[in-house]
Amino acid sequence: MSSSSSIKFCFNSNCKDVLERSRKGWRRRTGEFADLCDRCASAYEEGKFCETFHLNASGWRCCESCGKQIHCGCIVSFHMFVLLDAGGIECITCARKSFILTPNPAWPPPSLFLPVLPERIKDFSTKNWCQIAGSGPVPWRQAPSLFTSSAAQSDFQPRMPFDVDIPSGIDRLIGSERLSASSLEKKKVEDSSERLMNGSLKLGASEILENGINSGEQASPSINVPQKSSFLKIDTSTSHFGLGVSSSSLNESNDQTKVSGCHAPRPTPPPLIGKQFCGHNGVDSSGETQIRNGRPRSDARSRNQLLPRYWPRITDQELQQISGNSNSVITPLFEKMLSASDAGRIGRLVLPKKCAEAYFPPISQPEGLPLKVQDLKGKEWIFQFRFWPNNNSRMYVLEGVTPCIQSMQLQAGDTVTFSRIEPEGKLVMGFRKASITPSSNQGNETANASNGISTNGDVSAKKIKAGEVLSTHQLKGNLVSPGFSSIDQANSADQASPLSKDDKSGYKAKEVLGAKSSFRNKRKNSILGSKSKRLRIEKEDLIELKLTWEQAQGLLRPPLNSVPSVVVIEGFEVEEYEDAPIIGRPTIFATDPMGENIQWAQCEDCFKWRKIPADAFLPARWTCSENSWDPERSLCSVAQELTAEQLEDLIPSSNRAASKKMKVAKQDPDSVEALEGLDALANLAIQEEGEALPASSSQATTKHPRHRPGCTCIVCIQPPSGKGPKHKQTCTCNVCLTVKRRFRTLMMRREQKQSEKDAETARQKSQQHPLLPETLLDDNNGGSISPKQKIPSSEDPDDDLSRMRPSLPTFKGQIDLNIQPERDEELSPGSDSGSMMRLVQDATERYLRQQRLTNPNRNSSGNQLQLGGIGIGGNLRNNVSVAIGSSSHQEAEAECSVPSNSNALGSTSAAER
DNA sequence: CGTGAGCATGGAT
DNA sequence: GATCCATGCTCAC
Repeated sequence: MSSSSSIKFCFNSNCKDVLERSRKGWRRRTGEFADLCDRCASAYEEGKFCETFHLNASGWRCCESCGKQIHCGCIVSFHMFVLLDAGGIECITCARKSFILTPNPAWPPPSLFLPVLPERIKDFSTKNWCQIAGSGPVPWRQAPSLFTSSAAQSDFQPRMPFDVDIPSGIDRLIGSERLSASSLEKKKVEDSSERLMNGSLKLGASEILENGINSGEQASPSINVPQKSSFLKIDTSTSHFGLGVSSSSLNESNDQTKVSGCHAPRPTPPPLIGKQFCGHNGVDSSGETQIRNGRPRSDARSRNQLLPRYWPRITDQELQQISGNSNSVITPLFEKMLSASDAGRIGRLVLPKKCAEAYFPPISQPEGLPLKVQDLKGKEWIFQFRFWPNNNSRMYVLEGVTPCIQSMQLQAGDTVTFSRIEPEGKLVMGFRKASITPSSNQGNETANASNGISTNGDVSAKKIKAGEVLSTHQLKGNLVSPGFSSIDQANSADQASPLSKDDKSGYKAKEVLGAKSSFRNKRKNSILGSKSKRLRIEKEDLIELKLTWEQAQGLLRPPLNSVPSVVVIEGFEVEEYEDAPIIGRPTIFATDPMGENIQWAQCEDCFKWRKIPADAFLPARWTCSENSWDPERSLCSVAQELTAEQLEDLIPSSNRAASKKMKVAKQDPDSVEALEGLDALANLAIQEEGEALPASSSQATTKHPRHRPGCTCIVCIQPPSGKGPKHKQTCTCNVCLTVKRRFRTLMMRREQKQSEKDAETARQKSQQHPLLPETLLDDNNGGSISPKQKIPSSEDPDDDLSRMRPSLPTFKGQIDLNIQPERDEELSPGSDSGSMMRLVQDATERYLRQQRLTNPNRNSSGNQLQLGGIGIGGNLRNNVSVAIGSSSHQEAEAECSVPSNSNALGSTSAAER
């Protein structure tokens, strides 16, 4: 933090109160947060900081659009406005209504299209701002001279927003919408400023501010001709990307830093030489006379309406990776999450049409052109860029990408990014593994503590309609792309959130916690899009950890004062909310010595557990500093209340599962690799066979973290392990069916993995798994079970149980059917009674037989075995996977998607059945 | 028969 | 309803 001394003062210079406890304010350029006293922090959180503390200070300006007064004189308000090219400011709210895409060097001079721009767009052409890569809104100084520098090419080059939710709507908010710097928005924008300050552009916020402020310039709202802005005398070529900006690095020493003089534009054409509006926002500058290489484009309309899912979200790190040490300027063009077919052997990468037309050379023949693309290692690949006629349109593909994709070790769900290195104009293909969390954004994952909503809104309930549960890739994808757009595009327009205006860009914020909020709109899919449903299903490998729907529900929390109802969807109980569920930080419900219900929540930063009220809702990211309930423990440095033993007893689920994993790992290192997600479930069950489960495990609550009185989801109706009525082997309740299915799936996975090993490895493995049934370990040994044996349908549990069980002599472990099926650590064979293990055995056995029967030499890579939905049931609705980033940060980015149809599970269902 | 190119289809937006 | 696009399908090789 800001002080190294023992006494801290409020960072607010107007306050300077001694901090008894500090609260985080805005992030400073050092990356640290400003330590604020409670009062200031509250003011800050409420967006009143400037009003409170700078009322009499200079630097107040009016939003050019709505007239709202914004204090532009301090770093705190940096995120509240953007500077307009033509001068003046626009509050972020209005700015969100529109964004400008940075132009492509290949674009025509603005004069080519400006004249035909609608009035509104014209206005924007001069007033808007662009994004610095990975950064927040940064004033963009247009350099008129540059507009003519590369008019030869006229390809569209929409400049996409990066991390910050930049609404693409052109419609401005005319009214005087108050810039309510809600925490949500605040955080969001802060991210941008943060990145701006911390990384890409070494330009202090205040520099921007100062320049914007001091310009004293009033915007001319309707200037049609781009003009050089008088503020921000920063070389465009360096300012619009996160890299190669060293020359524009400015004094970061303090907030008073001024922009270092007025530079002339560099001679080299900067990437930004024009402006474009983009987004599926209704802005359609395409109707304009866009030309490409001098000829009219056939589908100009689409070019500036790239779907957000294709917006490049290249992080600083990635940019750095791309640029290496060079001073090249990287222009992120677009990105695409690989579909199964993209990553498949066909070697065809389907290109989003608009991206293809915007960024790749024009092709008129289906044969297309060879396209040279460089990868991150500098290796050049040549792909065939071509198209197929499709309906009345085209379908663009890159052919021959398989080697490249393989060399990058990409698979479906990973994202490839396309960028261009300037000034060479080389295409660079980068990638982002699905499970990797861009660490540069980690800090941006700030959640809004005040409302319990993660500002990484994509992750949160915004994607979820009442009653729907996150599905794998929505969670995942959003996690993968933190900081990009946290603003929901799926929310209804009548959200109470200040950001919820229905800009057509699809970015809307949501005050999920507010009881008023509800998902009335039809759920839309996340960036990943519904198109990926198969991917969701088949590409489990992308998913580091899968959560079942119950686990997902554990992450979801009902809005305040809301008790979920439980509906049965395709046989599985799903909690349903009238209001939007919230992605909350999982907590442990417990009872304190006084008998009061409490929760234990773990700090994101220090991982200490803090006691919070039972009715408290935490955002997905929560830290000690947000522990307003216990000020004494609002610092990470303060010791944890719980002893290790207490904690051990408390932690019911995944946390302890991890420790068990470790335990298992000790026993059998080879098995660890499989110990992901549900593998752990089975492995634990197997590995711990015969191992007495500590009685304390039964202390684990059967209530998922979000349990509320009256909840009858299958988690909650399950008694703790060993308690309550036992499920019979023939039980066909959801739980039993679910567990069976899951284990079957699990075993399929296991076997699949096994089959990928050579015989020797398999033998070794089998030796190392003395407790594992041979049938599970030895893929090659199909003889132990008669291939003729009928493979019963899992739909027929009775059949399963009665018939299959006797054939499983080696499976001594038991899975307690009377435990929560989703709690891996509780699925210990040591728990009493359960016949679930037998169920699982049955299922597993049957599956193995089936596999041998149907495909003795099965190729383990077959999609049929790629079970994406390990979760309960064949209902994707109920499956959630969370990509746990490999970074040290535990906070993963995720994307959640909710399939709208029950078919979504596709092959998983089939496989599981 | 396997593979891949090209087109068709249909779900999602 | 139009469009996109992931993937299925067909057929030639």
